[in-house]
Amino acid sequence: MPTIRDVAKRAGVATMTVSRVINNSGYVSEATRAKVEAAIAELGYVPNMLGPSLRFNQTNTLALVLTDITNPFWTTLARGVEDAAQEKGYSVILCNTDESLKKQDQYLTMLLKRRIDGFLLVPAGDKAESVRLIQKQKIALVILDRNIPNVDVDIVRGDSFDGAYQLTRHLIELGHKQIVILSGPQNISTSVERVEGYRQAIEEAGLIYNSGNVFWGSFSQNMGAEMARQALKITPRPTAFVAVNNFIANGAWQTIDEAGLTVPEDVSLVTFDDIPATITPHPFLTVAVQPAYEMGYKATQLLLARLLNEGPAERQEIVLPVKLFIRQSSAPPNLNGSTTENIAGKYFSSKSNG
Amino acid sequence: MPTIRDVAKRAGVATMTVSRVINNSGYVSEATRAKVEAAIAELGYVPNMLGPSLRFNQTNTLALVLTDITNPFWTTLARGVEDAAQEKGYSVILCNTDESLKKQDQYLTMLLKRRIDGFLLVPAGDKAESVRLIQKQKIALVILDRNIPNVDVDIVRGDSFDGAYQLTRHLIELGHKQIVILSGPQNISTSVERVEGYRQAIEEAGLIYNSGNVFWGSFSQNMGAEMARQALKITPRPTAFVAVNNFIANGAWQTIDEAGLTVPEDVSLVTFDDIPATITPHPFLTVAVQPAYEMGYKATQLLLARLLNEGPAERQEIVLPVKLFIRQSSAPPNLNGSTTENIAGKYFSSKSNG
DNA sequence: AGTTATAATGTTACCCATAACATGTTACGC
DNA sequence: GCGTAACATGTTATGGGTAACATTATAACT
Repeated sequence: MPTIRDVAKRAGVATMTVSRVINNSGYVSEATRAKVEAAIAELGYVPNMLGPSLRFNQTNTLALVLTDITNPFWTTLARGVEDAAQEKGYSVILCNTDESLKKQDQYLTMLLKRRIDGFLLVPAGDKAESVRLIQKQKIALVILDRNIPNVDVDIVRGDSFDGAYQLTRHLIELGHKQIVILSGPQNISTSVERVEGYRQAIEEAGLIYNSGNVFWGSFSQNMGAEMARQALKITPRPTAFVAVNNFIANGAWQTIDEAGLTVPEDVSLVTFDDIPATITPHPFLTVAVQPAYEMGYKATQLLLARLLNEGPAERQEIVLPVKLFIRQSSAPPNLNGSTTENIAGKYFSSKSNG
Repeated sequence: MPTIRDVAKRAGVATMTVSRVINNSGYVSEATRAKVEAAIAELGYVPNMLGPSLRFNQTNTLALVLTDITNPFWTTLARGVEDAAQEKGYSVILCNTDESLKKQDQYLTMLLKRRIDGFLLVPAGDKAESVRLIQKQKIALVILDRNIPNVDVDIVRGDSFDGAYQLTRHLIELGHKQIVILSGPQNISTSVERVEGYRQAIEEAGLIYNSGNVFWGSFSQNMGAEMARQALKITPRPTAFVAVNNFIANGAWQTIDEAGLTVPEDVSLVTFDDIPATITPHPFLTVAVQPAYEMGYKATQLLLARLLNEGPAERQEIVLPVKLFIRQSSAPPNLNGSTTENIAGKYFSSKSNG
């Protein structure tokens, strides 16, 4: 591959002149500019960013480290990150940790070796170690979606507490009294806060908060199915499920089907995190929607402000509001179990046969 | 950030010795190794990859340039890429072009400036220009999913022709005679080949191939909805739709709903590209499934073989088989339009209200 | 003791683009 | 016609790690 020296030689000028042409900096005569541009075109020269990156310790690259790239919630967020980054001329390396601390640390180390300018991290787990690893190197960092206790770091996240509160309250208003929550790992703030929001709504309504109605698992379809299986064993059978994310909800839904029950007649099912209409043309689940794109966008803006030293002095904790969408998966409980009219219109309960 | 020189000074050795410790190369006495490791730990030293990258023109980075990161098909493929890359110590930069040639070229240039080792490209459009841009720089390149005419480049793709053939034949076997295909852009090979597979099935069955039954659009929900709107105006009304990707299918489905029609009673709907059960717990659409993960994985293996000069001499064109999953969205046509028993069991046709 | 192999450590040049500085050229005012 | 400002181009040092080469220390033989 040709270098700036090759171009300079061909154009009969110094490398610095070529550099000036490329970057439109300093003085270059029209004649020289033309010669240089011709040489660049003839050689197909593409500047090598690694030189300046090494020299000035600036790669113009951010890293987005998240936990599950197959979840539309995260890819929507990723688009927000990408757009905000591109506006300022930064590119983004996307890494997928599968909620594994080991994978996360491997990625973080790799990214540090690459001298990434800034990190956007959805932390796997609640350990501050990884954050400290980054902070020790004085690399800009913004935490996404989740809280990590006792760490001085910027955070952009959704209002988990309020979302869960709204979902649970909605169920209570429909008349539900046996409400179960299917949560994620106990060491992840979103799981915990959503359970707290649920608790608040339960207690505020004068219902009894029972830890037996709280299931801790992981943000996966399988675990959602398993937690739902356990939940259905409770007597009296719960009439409503709160899932703390979309994958859990889908797993739970499958379990409900397999048990020969119907949503929402037998069990109401509400959840966090929407699925775009491009993927599910008939949104059925009542959801608390977090502004995923905006979360990514704002977090990236904050990160870029930080690394350009334009950020606010104090640590930021930006909490974005969550919006409730009431759909067909939630309905009043059917206490006697008899056939009632389908309250929420047509719905689906067909088994998968794929 | 500390450099290898800082470590060397602290340990009282030469930088080369530190390098040997880090890379486990050459001879280092146990005592020296201990001193160096202590110094590394004390300083929190992380090697700077940019040095060697610049020196040896090797970044250990691949780029995956695709057209829509929010489509689960592509993120599944991306996981395949990621896994294959990581096995060989490579990382992946993921870029999203939105089917825009302009965005694609911006990304390609940026990636060339970064001296990426290899490209995995899902080309936007059919122009060979972008491919030549990469090939001119002698960077390894594998094209994914799509064909580009008259270019000598490795390709890994699904069997579009056969998938469309299978889908269409399935509809014909159910008794459909008025079958419409909702395709993507006319300059993208998958669109074209899928229409060809459709045509083959139509003609083989002795039906008449009519270009009025072929709609060209884009791989988007909106365009799927629009094409379906046009298709429903045809008289006699088509009894079956073949969508060439999942987003088109969902858009079409919405149109069918809005027209007060039902899938599959009034219109059968079949499509390419599945949506994972994590996202859609009740898969309903009959689909031709391409092995997305495998496609990413194999393409990356080929790419890595190329850049390690271990690849086969000839240009590779790997065509992966497509598998048909028959679900509830396809059923025999209901010619008289009267109410019939729901053939495929329960189904859903509720309107979105999110 | 002397030779040789091998173990252990060090020195230097290199990769590419550009900031900082240096030098040369032209234009213009008085 | 001379001084100064603006224009135009060039030279050099820099950044971090390591291959290639150089040197020194130790061990293993005769």
